[in-house]
Amino acid sequence: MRISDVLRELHDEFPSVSHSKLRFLEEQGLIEPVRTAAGYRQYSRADVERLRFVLTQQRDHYLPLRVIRERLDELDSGRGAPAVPAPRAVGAARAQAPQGPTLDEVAERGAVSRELVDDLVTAGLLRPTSAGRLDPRSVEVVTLAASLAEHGVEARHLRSLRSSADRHVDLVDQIVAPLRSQQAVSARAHAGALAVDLGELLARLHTTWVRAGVSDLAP
Amino acid sequence: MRISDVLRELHDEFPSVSHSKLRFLEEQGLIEPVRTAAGYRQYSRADVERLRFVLTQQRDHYLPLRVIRERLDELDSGRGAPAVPAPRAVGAARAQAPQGPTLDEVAERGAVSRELVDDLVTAGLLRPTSAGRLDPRSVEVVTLAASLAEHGVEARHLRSLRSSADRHVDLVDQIVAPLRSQQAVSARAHAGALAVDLGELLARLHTTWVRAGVSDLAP
DNA sequence: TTGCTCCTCACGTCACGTGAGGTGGC
DNA sequence: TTGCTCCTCACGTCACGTGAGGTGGC
Repeated sequence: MRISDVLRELHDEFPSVSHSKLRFLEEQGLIEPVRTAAGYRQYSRADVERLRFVLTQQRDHYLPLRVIRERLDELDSGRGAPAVPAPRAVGAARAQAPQGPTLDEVAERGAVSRELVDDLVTAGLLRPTSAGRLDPRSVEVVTLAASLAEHGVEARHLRSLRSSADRHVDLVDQIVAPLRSQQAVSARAHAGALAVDLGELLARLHTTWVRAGVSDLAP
Repeated sequence: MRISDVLRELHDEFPSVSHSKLRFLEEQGLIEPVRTAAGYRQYSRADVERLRFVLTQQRDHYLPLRVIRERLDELDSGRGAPAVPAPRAVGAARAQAPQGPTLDEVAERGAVSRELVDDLVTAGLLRPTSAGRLDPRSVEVVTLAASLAEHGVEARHLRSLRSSADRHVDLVDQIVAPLRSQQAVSARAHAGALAVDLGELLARLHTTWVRAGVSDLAP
């Protein structure tokens, strides 16, 4: 894959990734794609998985690159579990891109057990398609669920969280519905952007209330 | 007030504020405290309100400092509404610090109408103490609610958001309760830190689900 | 041949943090 | 007198972004 292919594939899950960011990660020694005779970067499947690992650690755990590099080094030297998967058949990988990850892939990328993923599916917290594919954000869901599980929060505890999130999405849906049903393409595009903005505002309001509530728990 | 007093007062609402950050904001021309003969910075009430404005804009609207400075300049030159309040009696201000802001102060700092604040109180979304004081985070709540109101989301729509946040705080409460009831001071301190961490994880999980949901609304 | 993609290298930027070395206030 | 707080100034850091100027691929 060339650099633009990588950017396209990662864009859904990591919208902020850029050409200069990939170059920077390379300069910092986090990835090392091979080069063509002319100097073009050629990313393998394994490189893309490695990038996904780096970007996930940044986003979900706010780790600085220095720490992420150390973890990668440990994994490379075989002292840890192989959380960064080996390259797989290119054919299967190509078919997967537009469909979202499988349950196994989510477990792998989130470095969690397959059992946890199954538990989350059983509890209705992850919802695979009939083809067994999940939303790309499921990786974030499983890493957060794993952290919560360490403190004794189980999947069943999280059901009310999921259903309240569903209700808030419904609220957004009702508000943008009139726009979405219009015929003009611009109106429908605006409906999409508005939905994202409203969702963000609702999520932040919820976050603010939770923060205020928990800080009152232990003054 | 000296610099350490300012840091102490702002710490609850903005935990990440530091000495070097205040110096940096001064260097960038966002505030200009007067100096004592010996060169010590002396912050007035107006300076602290101005800082609160800057930090709120950063946190709630992700604005870069350059843009915040331009807004402040506009306000200073009187071309906009005086969103940065004039200095008030020091006596009243000193009494307010440990108690949280009043309804009027929240309206002022959030640059929203007093009517909106009253609506939020009526709907049970803001809960003043018997002394009429609110949580410092209420400023963030009202600015978010104002943005939502612009898109037709009213206070009554937000009730389920508030009650679901309450339930998630209850969940955290149940989990840390055993720790909090212990006698050792270290266990109680740990309970507080754990509550904050768990709240953060729950809030991020909720945010992830809302984001995934709204992005499905308009593909 | 012609866009388009990709390359390097140098420099810029944004928001601070760190530490040395020194002075002020109670 | 003695900690403690505060000061400046220079430099470092983290994670990129922005061009200029040039080459490769279909």
